[in-house]
Amino acid sequence: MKPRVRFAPSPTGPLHIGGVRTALYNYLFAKQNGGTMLLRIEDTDQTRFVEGAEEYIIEAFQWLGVKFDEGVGIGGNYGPYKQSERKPMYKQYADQLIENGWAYYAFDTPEMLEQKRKEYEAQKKTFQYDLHTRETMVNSLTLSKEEVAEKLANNEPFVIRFKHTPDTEILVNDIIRGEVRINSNTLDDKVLYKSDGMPTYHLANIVDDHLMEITHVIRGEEWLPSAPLHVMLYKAFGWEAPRFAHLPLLLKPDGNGKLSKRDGDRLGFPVFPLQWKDPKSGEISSGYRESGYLPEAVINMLALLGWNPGNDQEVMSMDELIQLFSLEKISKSGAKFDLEKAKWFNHHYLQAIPDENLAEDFKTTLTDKGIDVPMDKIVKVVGLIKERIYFTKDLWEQSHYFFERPTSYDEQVIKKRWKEGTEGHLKQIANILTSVVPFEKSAAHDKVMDYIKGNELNMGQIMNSFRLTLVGAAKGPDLFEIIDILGVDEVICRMNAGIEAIGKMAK
RNA sequence: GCCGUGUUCGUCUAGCCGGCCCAGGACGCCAGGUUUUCAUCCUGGAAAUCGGGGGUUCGAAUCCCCCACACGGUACCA
Repeated sequence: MKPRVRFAPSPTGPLHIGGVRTALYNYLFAKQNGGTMLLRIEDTDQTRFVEGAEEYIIEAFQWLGVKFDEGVGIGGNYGPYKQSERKPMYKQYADQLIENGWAYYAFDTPEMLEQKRKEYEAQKKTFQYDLHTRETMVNSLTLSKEEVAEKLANNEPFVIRFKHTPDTEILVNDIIRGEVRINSNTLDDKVLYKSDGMPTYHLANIVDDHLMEITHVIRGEEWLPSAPLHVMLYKAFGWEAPRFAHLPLLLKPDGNGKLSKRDGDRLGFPVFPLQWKDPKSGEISSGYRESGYLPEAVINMLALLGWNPGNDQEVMSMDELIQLFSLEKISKSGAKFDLEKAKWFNHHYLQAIPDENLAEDFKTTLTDKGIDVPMDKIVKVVGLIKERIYFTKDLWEQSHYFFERPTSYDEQVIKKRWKEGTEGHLKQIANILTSVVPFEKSAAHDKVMDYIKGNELNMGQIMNSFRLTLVGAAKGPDLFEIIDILGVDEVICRMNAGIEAIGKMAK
């Protein structure tokens, strides 16, 4: 049987990178097995709905190359895929549970529950609505049939709670964690159906997974504690439960605990795939895309946070990941996010992008700075600089001297390299360069080398001084490559300007 | 508090149906090499008494027990 999996986020804000990984694992698993991956929006909590979150989620996966086969924004035979649009169908399932004795009405108001919790807290205990306390509460278990009917007829607010059977061992068979057992006595009677007529996550999730014929539930570890309830719900409905796989959490880079939006702000790295502007506060959270990350790098980095193919291979394309992925090899413990490794992946994948494409991108940056240069020059520069950048946004910093003259000269380098006779030698070198007609970089290189050797000069000293006049610092690729791109006229011009400016500084 | 899950280099991890592991790889770090410089790149190195303590065994990171710590859950949130 082909697996059917789902990613089911709540539209309560931008999609967290941990959620992206969950979706990725679902996707890899589905694709590997020729299965179906669907996107379901779980918007049962109307109070937490955030404008634009749904669109954000869809756009994020588009950018990352995680493709859904079915669901919100795509369609399919199991729709609607948004729980708010499925609202009318949940009540009958809750009713069914009541009829079969698996659930009951509860009329306790939020205020009454709050009061109970306080009472318990005062005795240093924690109140739990469960099989020990439900007999003391206002519900269809303690009220007479008539009373319940009357309350319902009067439209008194109610919730429907699951009724755990006493002293039952519930077994959750998890692909990653093995068998997890829990006694029903410790579980609370979770609300399945809220007083606003919406199901809670637990009910909606199970009903939808069943109706949508989900075969594997791959989700974050934070759901493990409610897995026993879910297992019981399947049992109560008489449905076959899907297989579960609870993923380890993504942890913050320093200290312990779940990776949160705040950690990103604090440590200066994105926690979200795309930039997000909060519609209410206007607060902006950075995204991987806007920070210059390539989707391939984000995918590769994320895939390895909690999973590995079992050998030493670390660089993998989406297709390779699909080939190699397995739920069984997912680790059990949480993984700390590592910014350095993310950068390294980005550098790696950047090298595979054709110069022309990077140049296209870079051209807009240059245009923004009021620099207008021919495309072929940009392509050449990019080709020369590419290997030393980690993000496309580094291009400018690493290559600005190709497009603008130095405005300052590194004083450390002057101190170390600029000597008594430097000026004269540079003038000689300028003459040599002009004598190479037409200009040819290897010929120019040979001639300059001859000059340096013929006069028994210190190569590092002369060449770095030379570089200083062109670049303003002791950095950058091969000097003759730079000269080739700048053109001899520009080079001579910069040399003269440099000699004059540095000559003054050296005194 | 209660329930659950987890614990191998700084980080991600391999190994976990016992011996090939005085623990392997990657990122980062350090050193050397390449280069006229910086970066890249290449080579090498340091880095985990396998959370702690008990067992079992000829032999344990690997099996068993106890403890500690961390994390997650404990909402009419997902």
